[in-house]
Amino acid sequence: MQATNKLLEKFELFRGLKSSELDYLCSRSRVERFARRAVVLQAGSQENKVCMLFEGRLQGVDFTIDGKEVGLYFVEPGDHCGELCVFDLGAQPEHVIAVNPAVVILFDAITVREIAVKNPDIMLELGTRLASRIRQMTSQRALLSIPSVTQRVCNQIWMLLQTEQTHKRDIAEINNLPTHMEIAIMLNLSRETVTRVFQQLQKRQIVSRDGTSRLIIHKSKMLKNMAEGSDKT
Amino acid sequence: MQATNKLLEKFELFRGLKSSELDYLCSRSRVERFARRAVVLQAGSQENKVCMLFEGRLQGVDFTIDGKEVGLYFVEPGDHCGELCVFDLGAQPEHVIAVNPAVVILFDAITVREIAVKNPDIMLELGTRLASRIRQMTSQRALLSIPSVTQRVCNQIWMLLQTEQTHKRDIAEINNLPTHMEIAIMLNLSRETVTRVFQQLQKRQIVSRDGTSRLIIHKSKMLKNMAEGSDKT
DNA sequence: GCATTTGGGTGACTGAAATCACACCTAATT
DNA sequence: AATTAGGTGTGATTTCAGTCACCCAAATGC
Repeated sequence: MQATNKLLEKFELFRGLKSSELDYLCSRSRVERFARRAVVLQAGSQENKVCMLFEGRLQGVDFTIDGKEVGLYFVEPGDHCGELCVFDLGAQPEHVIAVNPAVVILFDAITVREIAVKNPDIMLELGTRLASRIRQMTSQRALLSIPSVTQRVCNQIWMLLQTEQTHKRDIAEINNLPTHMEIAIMLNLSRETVTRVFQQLQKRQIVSRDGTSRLIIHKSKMLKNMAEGSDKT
Repeated sequence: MQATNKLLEKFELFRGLKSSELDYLCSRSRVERFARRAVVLQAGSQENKVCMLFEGRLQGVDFTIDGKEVGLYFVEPGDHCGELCVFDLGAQPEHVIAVNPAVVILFDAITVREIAVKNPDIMLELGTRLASRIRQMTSQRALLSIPSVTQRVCNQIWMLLQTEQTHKRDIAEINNLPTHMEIAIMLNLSRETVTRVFQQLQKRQIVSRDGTSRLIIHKSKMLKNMAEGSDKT
């Protein structure tokens, strides 16, 4: 199925395009549905697809040389991924999988590139996206060097909290809490260790769970303290 | 001191600029010298400087919340760093320090941006640089998840070998071998652990040192095997 | 409705890497 | 020539997160 102008207009990135350009993009687009755990972009693939997420949630993952999974980043609706190849036409470095059932629009990198060279704004926007990926990876990398696992997990929760868009009322909460296993692979920990840290936090009433995928942070100050290691206990 | 057109022409990035544009860049440039360990770019700084390396060697480093140093990437002559802010005008995420005495040319991000919006090629080139940083960070991230420290170190050596430009004759060698400490902070290991792995490799005659900063790889096949863990011993 | 899978919780055990505490070497520096 | 500092080499000790082995609950599939 192809995308429609209406659909593309929902994306920040395409604001300010002429409708003829939107038409062109549509004609070269493909809308696809992916089930949970399905592979959206394959690492090492030369297909050079850019992927705009309309609905659901994606995650970038990689695998070590010995087959261990590595969690890299999440993609939320309205955002996109796979833009690397718009610039360098190289292979996709990491896998992108759907962590929730997803609807995406796929383009060839070449197509996006054509549009981008004609519209410096789009080029700038794509570059900005890469820049923010680098920022995010840099801070995630810093997390990995924290020696205390408790601090590591608390910082990860803190980061997830920052990227949380829905700040309803003034309760701090994370709506799509990754599973313990998913957190573990982001932080180079074992699932059990993550569980134990969460147990600790719940026992001390710093956080609590609401259903399967929501985490409520009751004492965000305290959480921050633990994240920074300024907590004595 | 300001840069000259002649100097700027040495950089791939500025190929194809009109000489009037080069003049403009020169007028807004500053050439600076940095001693070993000096800070070239400060993390969190809003100065928004782009840094072209002419001579020497730089390293991007970050610090964890508890003050531990984290090694991110190296910058070799002809390359540049700090381009993030050309796109998003945000703060510099990581420190850049000189690991060897360095001569660099500094520009304001705004200046580079002006030139880039007029020259899609430069924009594309800058984006490509970001893309390759992401690729490099992704594979470095994968290293960190390897459970065996021997494999981790071997893979790091392997990566350093790949980025080695001077392939004189057919001897595999690394010319600017980072110190054990520097390797340790790149891989989340202690200095002693890195030393012990190197001892192992030297005892098995897989590598040997030549002076302080050169490493010769005698059995690159074997090294690759160990990196992949297909080595039985 | 039942069966299966997935995610979370917990204790016992263990091993591998961090830490500590040195000793040593070499290249600058005085 | 003597001194210092930065980098390396190596043992002894300790600690703490991984692994294994379970169990349980909730969600998902049939």
